[in-house]
Amino acid sequence: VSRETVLRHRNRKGEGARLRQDILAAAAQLLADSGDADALTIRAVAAACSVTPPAIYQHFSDKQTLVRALLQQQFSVFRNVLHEAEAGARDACDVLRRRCRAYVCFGAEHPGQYSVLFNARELGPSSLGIAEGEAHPGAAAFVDLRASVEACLVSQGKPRESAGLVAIELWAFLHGFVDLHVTKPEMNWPPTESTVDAVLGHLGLMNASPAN
Amino acid sequence: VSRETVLRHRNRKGEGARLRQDILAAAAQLLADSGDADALTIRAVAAACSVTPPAIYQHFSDKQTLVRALLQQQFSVFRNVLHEAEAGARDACDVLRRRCRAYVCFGAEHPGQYSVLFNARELGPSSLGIAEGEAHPGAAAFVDLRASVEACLVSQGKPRESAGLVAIELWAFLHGFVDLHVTKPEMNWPPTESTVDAVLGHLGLMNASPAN
DNA sequence: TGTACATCAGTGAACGCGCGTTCACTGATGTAC
DNA sequence: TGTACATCAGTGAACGCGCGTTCACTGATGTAC
Repeated sequence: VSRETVLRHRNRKGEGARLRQDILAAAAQLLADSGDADALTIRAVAAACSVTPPAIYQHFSDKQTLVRALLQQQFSVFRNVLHEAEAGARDACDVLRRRCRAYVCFGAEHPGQYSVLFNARELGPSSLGIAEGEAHPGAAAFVDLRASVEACLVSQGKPRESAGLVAIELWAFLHGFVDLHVTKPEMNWPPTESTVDAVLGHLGLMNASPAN
Repeated sequence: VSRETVLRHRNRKGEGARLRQDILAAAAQLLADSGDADALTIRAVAAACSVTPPAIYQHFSDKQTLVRALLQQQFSVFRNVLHEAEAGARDACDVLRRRCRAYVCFGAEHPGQYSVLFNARELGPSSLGIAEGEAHPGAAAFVDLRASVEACLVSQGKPRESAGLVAIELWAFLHGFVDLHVTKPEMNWPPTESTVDAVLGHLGLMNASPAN
């Protein structure tokens, strides 16, 4: 916990706001290192950026506010990762496949981040203090997925009306696959790429072109 | 928390073992009432069966031991629920469909139990002190699912070799669907029965017979 | 150019809480004589 | 049949821990005159 003895220099007078970024970065690093959303405590975050716990409260009024800010930032990271994974895709179905693979990879490689993004229970939407009509910060991620499914269906001449249901099916699979992978690493799982491809095939979301 | 003032009579001399069953029952009830695996604390369990915390330790050497016992019991309940759901099935595919519907229903109606069964993270297999070669108590549940998938495939003249992969796909969907339902209740989800049926159809696990 | 001062970026100590767990104990109850 | 005693099923108080959060403070730094 004192693994990072970054002899920290106190920020100059007008520059207190820098700590805010440091806090969010340290929180993200904490999730990455521990792989566990429960490790995300005010005290651990403070220690991770070489500051005492009360310093946090100059930038976030309470833990919930910090977690919400972190959530926003991490969802943006997550969406970017999926978007960048599209690069070089041949067609709409290839886009979708790349996104799905990237989704599973992200979850497997960043279980802490993924967990705080999608597994949040007591940190969940309602208890996160998100207002009634307000959108969940992760809603945009699902909208992206749905749009990609729809584009893939349309490109194959299939009805776009089924996109909603198929997107739910696909999301449930992706989420369950990541979650089971992380919570049950002792099982011998089939390769993720081929499993994702198999599901896309079953859902009618793979192109006929055989190129891998 | 003192909602149940069951003026408890201390067990007679040879009958101390009765408390063990009361503890497990109270723990299960606690999961049912709270719907949250985090509510499962030694102190809450003790209070729920009108006993002081140290009394727990006459029957379980520590919390991990209690959770393991509860896990065994709850997995048995879960398997029974799925088995009983088979009653009246017309064929192997109908068996599978009934099991899948029951799976999702169980998860949605008993989020606390489901969570302790399948979401356990820090309570997870490795940290639960399950020995290296030892089977996870939930492994039998997956074996059941796989067998049901295989029977369904065979009944349709499809190769049984694909059962393993298809069972993984199906499990990931079922688990993800339950987990997303529980953690994101504010989303407007499509009806569970038709969604489960749609997935079974996509995976080639539905009979052609149109009867619902 | 020099100095008094307001402000800013944090610190250090403490709070109350619930947790798992321990320890010495108590009072009822069955049993041996 | 009556009594002493060992045992059993718990109790009550306390421990150390990490948590989120609060409060009064301190020392460096930019600014006004």
